[in-house]
Amino acid sequence: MRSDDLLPIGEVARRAGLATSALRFYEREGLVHGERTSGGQRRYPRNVLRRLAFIRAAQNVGLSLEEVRAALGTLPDGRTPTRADWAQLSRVWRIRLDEQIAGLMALRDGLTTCIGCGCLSLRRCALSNPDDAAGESGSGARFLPPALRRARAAL
Amino acid sequence: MRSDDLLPIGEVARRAGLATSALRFYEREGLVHGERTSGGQRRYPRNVLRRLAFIRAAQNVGLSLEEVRAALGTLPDGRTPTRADWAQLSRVWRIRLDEQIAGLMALRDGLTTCIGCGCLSLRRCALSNPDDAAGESGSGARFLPPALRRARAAL
DNA sequence: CTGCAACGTGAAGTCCACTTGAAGTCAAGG
DNA sequence: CCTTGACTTCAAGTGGACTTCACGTTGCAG
Repeated sequence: MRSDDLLPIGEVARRAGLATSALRFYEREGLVHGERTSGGQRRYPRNVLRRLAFIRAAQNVGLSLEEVRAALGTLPDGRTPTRADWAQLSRVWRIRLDEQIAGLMALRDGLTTCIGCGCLSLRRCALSNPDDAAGESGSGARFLPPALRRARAAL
Repeated sequence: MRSDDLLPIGEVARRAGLATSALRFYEREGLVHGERTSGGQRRYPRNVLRRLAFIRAAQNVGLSLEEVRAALGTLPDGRTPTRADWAQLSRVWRIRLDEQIAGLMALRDGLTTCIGCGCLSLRRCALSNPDDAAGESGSGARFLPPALRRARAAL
Protein backbone atom coordinates (compact mmCIF):
# COMPACT_ATOMS: atom_id res chain seq x y z
CA MET A 1 0.00 0.00 0.00
CA ARG A 2 2.97 2.27 0.49
CA SER A 3 4.70 0.82 -2.51
CA ASP A 4 2.04 2.17 -4.87
CA ASP A 5 1.23 5.82 -5.29
CA LEU A 6 -2.52 5.32 -5.54
CA LEU A 7 -4.72 4.82 -2.51
CA PRO A 8 -8.18 3.25 -2.42
CA ILE A 9 -10.98 5.30 -0.95
CA GLY A 10 -11.07 3.46 2.37
CA GLU A 11 -7.43 4.13 2.99
CA VAL A 12 -7.81 7.80 2.19
CA ALA A 13 -10.86 8.05 4.40
CA ARG A 14 -9.05 6.41 7.27
CA ARG A 15 -6.04 8.65 6.95
CA ALA A 16 -8.05 11.83 6.51
CA GLY A 17 -10.47 11.00 9.29
CA LEU A 18 -13.47 11.11 7.00
CA ALA A 19 -16.15 8.66 5.97
CA THR A 20 -15.87 7.18 2.51
CA SER A 21 -19.28 8.63 1.79
CA ALA A 22 -17.87 12.10 2.44
CA LEU A 23 -15.09 11.45 -0.04
CA ARG A 24 -17.49 10.34 -2.73
CA PHE A 25 -19.54 13.40 -1.96
CA TYR A 26 -16.52 15.66 -2.33
CA GLU A 27 -15.65 14.05 -5.61
CA ARG A 28 -19.19 14.53 -6.91
CA GLU A 29 -18.92 18.15 -5.87
CA GLY A 30 -15.65 18.55 -7.70
CA LEU A 31 -13.59 19.25 -4.61
CA VAL A 32 -11.25 16.34 -5.13
CA HIS A 33 -10.34 14.22 -8.13
CA GLY A 34 -8.95 10.78 -8.61
CA GLU A 35 -8.43 7.98 -11.06
CA ARG A 36 -10.21 4.69 -11.46
CA THR A 37 -9.13 1.11 -11.76
CA SER A 38 -10.25 -0.81 -14.80
CA GLY A 39 -12.99 -2.16 -12.59
CA GLY A 40 -14.24 1.32 -11.74
CA GLN A 41 -12.92 1.69 -8.21
CA ARG A 42 -11.43 4.98 -7.08
CA ARG A 43 -7.69 5.33 -6.70
CA TYR A 44 -6.49 8.61 -5.26
CA PRO A 45 -3.03 10.09 -5.66
CA ARG A 46 -1.26 10.77 -2.40
CA ASN A 47 -1.67 14.53 -2.63
CA VAL A 48 -5.41 14.23 -2.21
CA LEU A 49 -4.63 14.02 1.50
CA ARG A 50 -3.16 17.47 1.38
CA ARG A 51 -6.14 18.74 -0.48
CA LEU A 52 -8.46 17.24 2.10
CA ALA A 53 -6.42 18.84 4.85
CA PHE A 54 -6.90 22.12 3.09
CA ILE A 55 -10.63 21.60 2.90
CA ARG A 56 -10.91 20.75 6.54
CA ALA A 57 -8.79 23.69 7.58
CA ALA A 58 -10.99 25.98 5.53
CA GLN A 59 -14.09 24.55 7.18
CA ASN A 60 -12.54 25.11 10.56
CA VAL A 61 -12.12 28.73 9.67
CA GLY A 62 -15.78 28.87 8.80
CA LEU A 63 -15.87 28.48 5.04
CA SER A 64 -18.68 26.62 3.36
CA LEU A 65 -17.82 23.98 0.79
CA GLU A 66 -18.99 26.46 -1.81
CA GLU A 67 -16.36 28.89 -0.64
CA VAL A 68 -13.76 26.15 -0.50
CA ARG A 69 -14.57 25.34 -4.09
CA ALA A 70 -14.06 28.98 -4.97
CA ALA A 71 -10.79 29.12 -3.06
CA LEU A 72 -9.48 26.00 -4.79
CA GLY A 73 -10.64 27.49 -8.06
CA THR A 74 -8.29 30.44 -7.66
CA LEU A 75 -5.37 28.05 -7.90
CA PRO A 76 -3.98 27.64 -11.41
CA ASP A 77 -5.07 24.45 -13.15
CA GLY A 78 -6.70 23.11 -10.05
CA ARG A 79 -3.46 22.11 -8.43
CA THR A 80 -3.22 21.18 -4.80
CA PRO A 81 -2.31 24.24 -2.74
CA THR A 82 1.35 24.93 -2.26
CA ARG A 83 2.87 26.72 0.66
CA ALA A 84 2.63 30.03 -1.16
CA ASP A 85 -1.08 29.65 -1.99
CA TRP A 86 -1.55 28.56 1.53
CA ALA A 87 0.07 31.66 2.96
CA GLN A 88 -2.00 33.93 0.79
CA LEU A 89 -5.30 32.34 1.70
CA SER A 90 -4.35 32.26 5.32
CA ARG A 91 -4.18 36.03 5.44
CA VAL A 92 -7.86 36.19 4.60
CA TRP A 93 -8.66 33.41 7.01
CA ARG A 94 -6.86 35.10 9.83
CA ILE A 95 -8.98 38.20 9.38
CA ARG A 96 -12.11 36.12 9.52
CA LEU A 97 -10.98 34.40 12.65
CA ASP A 98 -10.17 37.72 14.25
CA GLU A 99 -13.66 38.96 13.44
CA GLN A 100 -15.25 35.85 14.82
CA ILE A 101 -13.26 36.08 18.01
CA ALA A 102 -14.14 39.74 18.38
CA GLY A 103 -17.81 38.90 17.92
CA LEU A 104 -17.78 36.25 20.60
CA MET A 105 -15.88 38.46 22.97
CA ALA A 106 -18.39 41.23 22.49
CA LEU A 107 -21.11 38.76 23.27
CA ARG A 108 -19.34 37.58 26.38
CA ASP A 109 -18.85 41.12 27.60
CA GLY A 110 -22.47 41.85 26.83
CA LEU A 111 -23.36 38.90 29.00
CA THR A 112 -21.59 40.45 31.93
CA THR A 113 -23.06 43.87 31.32
CA CYS A 114 -26.56 42.60 30.85
CA ILE A 115 -26.46 40.51 33.97
CA GLY A 116 -25.68 43.67 35.83
CA CYS A 117 -28.68 45.47 34.49
CA GLY A 118 -31.01 42.52 34.16
CA CYS A 119 -32.53 44.24 31.20
CA LEU A 120 -33.03 41.77 28.43
CA SER A 121 -34.66 44.68 26.72
CA LEU A 122 -34.69 43.39 23.16
CA ARG A 123 -33.04 45.42 20.43
CA ARG A 124 -31.11 47.36 23.02
CA CYS A 125 -29.52 44.38 24.72
CA ALA A 126 -26.18 43.22 23.39
CA LEU A 127 -27.09 39.65 24.14
CA SER A 128 -30.35 39.37 22.36
CA ASN A 129 -29.89 42.11 19.82
CA PRO A 130 -31.82 41.01 16.76
CA ASP A 131 -30.15 43.60 14.57
CA ASP A 132 -26.76 42.01 14.86
CA ALA A 133 -25.33 40.04 12.02
CA ALA A 134 -25.96 37.07 14.23
CA GLY A 135 -29.67 37.47 13.88
CA GLU A 136 -29.74 37.78 10.13
CA SER A 137 -29.56 34.20 9.10
CA GLY A 138 -32.57 32.02 8.62
CA SER A 139 -31.52 28.95 10.49
CA GLY A 140 -29.14 27.40 12.92
CA ALA A 141 -27.82 28.60 16.19
CA ARG A 142 -26.57 32.12 16.05
CA PHE A 143 -22.98 31.68 17.00
CA LEU A 144 -21.76 28.21 17.52
CA PRO A 145 -21.65 25.44 14.96
CA PRO A 146 -23.28 22.11 15.69
CA ALA A 147 -19.90 20.52 16.21
CA LEU A 148 -19.21 22.35 19.42
CA ARG A 149 -22.79 22.44 20.56
CA ARG A 150 -23.43 18.79 20.42
CA ALA A 151 -20.41 17.99 22.52
CA ARG A 152 -22.12 19.19 25.69
CA ALA A 153 -25.83 18.64 25.63
CA ALA A 154 -26.74 19.49 29.21
CA LEU A 155 -27.21 23.13 29.93
CA MET B 1 -52.47 48.52 21.72
CA ARG B 2 -50.70 49.77 24.75
CA SER B 3 -53.92 50.03 26.68
CA ASP B 4 -54.38 46.27 26.57
CA ASP B 5 -51.97 43.79 28.05
CA LEU B 6 -52.31 41.28 25.24
CA LEU B 7 -50.45 41.61 21.98
CA PRO B 8 -51.35 39.99 18.67
CA ILE B 9 -48.72 37.86 17.01
CA GLY B 10 -47.75 40.46 14.42
CA GLU B 11 -47.00 43.02 17.07
CA VAL B 12 -44.89 40.59 19.05
CA ALA B 13 -43.05 39.54 15.91
CA ARG B 14 -42.30 43.13 15.01
CA ARG B 15 -41.05 43.99 18.46
CA ALA B 16 -38.99 40.87 18.85
CA GLY B 17 -37.55 41.07 15.37
CA LEU B 18 -38.90 37.69 14.38
CA ALA B 19 -41.22 36.39 11.70
CA THR B 20 -44.72 35.41 12.79
CA SER B 21 -43.98 31.98 11.44
CA ALA B 22 -41.12 31.70 13.91
CA LEU B 23 -43.42 32.60 16.75
CA ARG B 24 -45.97 29.98 15.76
CA PHE B 25 -43.13 27.53 15.49
CA TYR B 26 -41.90 28.38 18.99
CA GLU B 27 -45.38 27.97 20.36
CA ARG B 28 -45.77 24.59 18.69
CA GLU B 29 -42.46 23.62 20.23
CA GLY B 30 -43.60 24.73 23.65
CA LEU B 31 -41.05 27.50 24.00
CA VAL B 32 -43.64 30.23 24.44
CA HIS B 33 -47.29 30.23 25.44
CA GLY B 34 -50.20 32.57 24.91
CA GLU B 35 -53.93 32.91 25.01
CA ARG B 36 -56.46 33.01 22.24
CA THR B 37 -59.31 35.29 21.31
CA SER B 38 -62.76 33.78 20.99
CA GLY B 39 -62.02 33.70 17.27
CA GLY B 40 -58.89 31.62 17.78
CA GLN B 41 -56.24 34.26 17.24
CA ARG B 42 -53.15 34.37 19.45
CA ARG B 43 -52.83 37.03 22.11
CA TYR B 44 -49.53 37.12 23.96
CA PRO B 45 -48.90 38.64 27.36
CA ARG B 46 -46.24 41.30 27.42
CA ASN B 47 -43.67 39.13 29.17
CA VAL B 48 -43.43 36.89 26.14
CA LEU B 49 -41.05 39.51 24.81
CA ARG B 50 -38.71 38.87 27.66
CA ARG B 51 -38.95 35.18 27.07
CA LEU B 52 -38.14 35.66 23.42
CA ALA B 53 -35.17 37.81 24.36
CA PHE B 54 -34.00 34.98 26.55
CA ILE B 55 -34.35 32.52 23.72
CA ARG B 56 -32.42 34.70 21.33
CA ALA B 57 -29.68 35.33 23.84
CA ALA B 58 -29.34 31.62 24.42
CA GLN B 59 -29.08 31.02 20.70
CA ASN B 60 -26.40 33.65 20.48
CA VAL B 61 -24.45 31.77 23.06
CA GLY B 62 -24.77 28.67 20.96
CA LEU B 63 -27.64 26.74 22.50
CA SER B 64 -29.99 24.76 20.33
CA LEU B 65 -33.72 25.21 20.82
CA GLU B 66 -33.69 21.83 22.48
CA GLU B 67 -31.27 23.16 25.06
CA VAL B 68 -33.27 26.34 25.44
CA ARG B 69 -36.31 24.24 26.15
CA ALA B 70 -34.34 22.41 28.81
CA ALA B 71 -33.09 25.65 30.29
CA LEU B 72 -36.56 27.11 30.48
CA GLY B 73 -37.72 23.85 31.95
CA THR B 74 -35.45 24.31 34.95
CA LEU B 75 -37.46 27.37 35.93
CA PRO B 76 -40.29 26.64 38.37
CA ASP B 77 -43.72 26.45 36.77
CA GLY B 78 -42.41 27.63 33.43
CA ARG B 79 -42.18 31.21 34.46
CA THR B 80 -40.33 33.78 32.43
CA PRO B 81 -36.76 34.07 33.66
CA THR B 82 -36.14 36.60 36.41
CA ARG B 83 -32.90 38.38 37.00
CA ALA B 84 -31.80 35.67 39.40
CA ASP B 85 -32.47 32.81 36.97
CA TRP B 86 -30.76 34.88 34.40
CA ALA B 87 -27.64 35.33 36.48
CA GLN B 88 -27.42 31.65 37.19
CA LEU B 89 -27.77 30.56 33.61
CA SER B 90 -25.35 33.22 32.51
CA ARG B 91 -22.59 31.61 34.50
CA VAL B 92 -22.88 28.51 32.38
CA TRP B 93 -23.13 30.54 29.22
CA ARG B 94 -20.04 32.49 30.04
CA ILE B 95 -18.07 29.31 30.35
CA ARG B 96 -19.28 28.19 26.98
CA LEU B 97 -18.36 31.45 25.40
CA ASP B 98 -14.94 31.30 26.96
CA GLU B 99 -14.43 27.84 25.53
CA GLN B 100 -15.57 28.93 22.14
CA ILE B 101 -13.27 31.89 22.16
CA ALA B 102 -10.37 29.75 23.30
CA GLY B 103 -11.08 27.32 20.49
CA LEU B 104 -11.05 29.99 17.85
CA MET B 105 -7.92 31.54 19.24
CA ALA B 106 -6.17 28.20 19.18
CA LEU B 107 -7.22 27.85 15.59
CA ARG B 108 -5.93 31.28 14.73
CA ASP B 109 -2.61 30.61 16.38
CA GLY B 110 -2.45 27.28 14.61
CA LEU B 111 -2.94 29.16 11.40
CA THR B 112 0.16 31.21 12.05
CA THR B 113 2.18 28.23 13.14
CA CYS B 114 1.14 26.06 10.25
CA ILE B 115 1.86 28.74 7.73
CA GLY B 116 5.35 28.76 9.08
CA CYS B 117 5.82 25.07 8.60
CA GLY B 118 3.62 24.64 5.56
CA CYS B 119 2.84 21.21 6.83
CA LEU B 120 -0.86 20.55 6.48
CA SER B 121 0.09 17.14 7.67
CA LEU B 122 -3.35 15.92 8.70
CA ARG B 123 -3.97 14.74 12.23
CA ARG B 124 -0.84 16.50 13.37
CA CYS B 125 -1.80 19.93 12.07
CA ALA B 126 -3.70 22.19 14.42
CA LEU B 127 -5.65 23.61 11.52
CA SER B 128 -6.94 20.48 9.97
CA ASN B 129 -6.87 18.22 12.97
CA PRO B 130 -9.68 15.76 12.48
CA ASP B 131 -9.55 14.60 16.07
CA ASP B 132 -10.64 17.94 17.45
CA ALA B 133 -14.15 18.44 18.70
CA ALA B 134 -14.58 20.52 15.62
CA GLY B 135 -14.36 17.49 13.45
CA GLU B 136 -16.84 15.37 15.32
CA SER B 137 -20.09 16.63 13.99
CA GLY B 138 -21.79 15.32 10.93
CA SER B 139 -22.68 18.52 9.21
CA GLY B 140 -22.13 22.19 8.88
CA ALA B 141 -19.02 24.25 8.87
CA ARG B 142 -16.72 23.41 11.71
CA PHE B 143 -16.59 26.67 13.55
CA LEU B 144 -18.72 29.45 12.29
CA PRO B 145 -22.48 29.56 12.06
CA PRO B 146 -24.22 30.35 8.79
CA ALA B 147 -25.09 33.81 10.06
CA LEU B 148 -21.56 35.04 10.03
CA ARG B 149 -20.47 33.02 7.07
CA ARG B 150 -23.05 34.26 4.68
CA ALA B 151 -22.17 37.87 5.32
CA ARG B 152 -19.02 37.61 3.27
CA ALA B 153 -19.29 35.20 0.43
CA ALA B 154 -16.10 35.96 -1.48
CA LEU B 155 -13.00 34.30 -0.20
C1' DC C 1 -10.82 -20.33 -7.71
C1' DT C 2 -13.34 -18.92 -4.03
C1' DG C 3 -14.98 -16.14 -0.36
C1' DC C 4 -15.70 -11.90 1.47
C1' DA C 5 -14.37 -7.24 2.66
C1' DA C 6 -14.21 -3.31 0.28
C1' DC C 7 -15.88 -1.04 -3.43
C1' DG C 8 -19.59 0.90 -6.87
C1' DT C 9 -24.26 3.60 -7.89
C1' DG C 10 -28.46 6.51 -7.33
C1' DA C 11 -32.03 7.85 -4.50
C1' DA C 12 -33.57 9.02 -0.35
C1' DG C 13 -32.96 10.31 4.51
C1' DT C 14 -31.07 13.30 8.49
C1' DC C 15 -30.65 17.40 11.37
C1' DC C 16 -32.11 22.16 12.76
C1' DA C 17 -34.64 26.21 12.73
C1' DC C 18 -37.49 27.91 10.43
C1' DT C 19 -40.13 29.48 5.91
C1' DT C 20 -43.49 28.99 2.31
C1' DG C 21 -47.81 27.83 0.26
C1' DA C 22 -52.58 26.93 -0.07
C1' DA C 23 -56.86 27.71 1.46
C1' DG C 24 -59.71 29.68 4.52
C1' DT C 25 -61.22 32.93 8.94
C1' DC C 26 -61.20 37.10 12.01
C1' DA C 27 -61.20 42.04 13.44
C1' DA C 28 -61.75 46.57 12.88
C1' DG C 29 -62.03 51.12 10.24
C1' DG C 30 -65.11 53.42 6.97
C1' DC D 1 -72.24 45.72 6.00
C1' DC D 2 -67.99 45.49 3.58
C1' DT D 3 -63.44 45.44 2.63
C1' DT D 4 -58.84 44.60 3.74
C1' DG D 5 -55.10 43.24 6.26
C1' DA D 6 -53.87 40.35 9.84
C1' DC D 7 -54.69 36.17 11.32
C1' DT D 8 -55.57 30.63 11.28
C1' DT D 9 -54.04 25.56 10.06
C1' DC D 10 -51.48 21.79 8.08
C1' DA D 11 -48.24 20.07 4.93
C1' DA D 12 -44.32 20.53 2.57
C1' DG D 13 -40.02 22.93 1.39
C1' DT D 14 -35.14 24.98 2.40
C1' DG D 15 -30.08 24.71 2.93
C1' DG D 16 -25.58 22.55 4.07
C1' DA D 17 -22.95 18.66 4.53
C1' DC D 18 -23.22 14.67 4.56
C1' DT D 19 -25.14 9.60 5.73
C1' DT D 20 -27.86 5.63 4.89
C1' DC D 21 -30.01 2.24 2.10
C1' DA D 22 -30.55 -1.28 -1.27
C1' DC D 23 -28.46 -3.87 -4.28
C1' DG D 24 -24.81 -5.10 -7.41
C1' DT D 25 -19.43 -5.52 -8.54
C1' DT D 26 -14.30 -5.80 -7.69
C1' DG D 27 -9.99 -7.21 -5.88
C1' DC D 28 -7.07 -9.80 -3.37
C1' DA D 29 -5.57 -13.34 0.43
C1' DG D 30 -5.75 -18.08 1.01
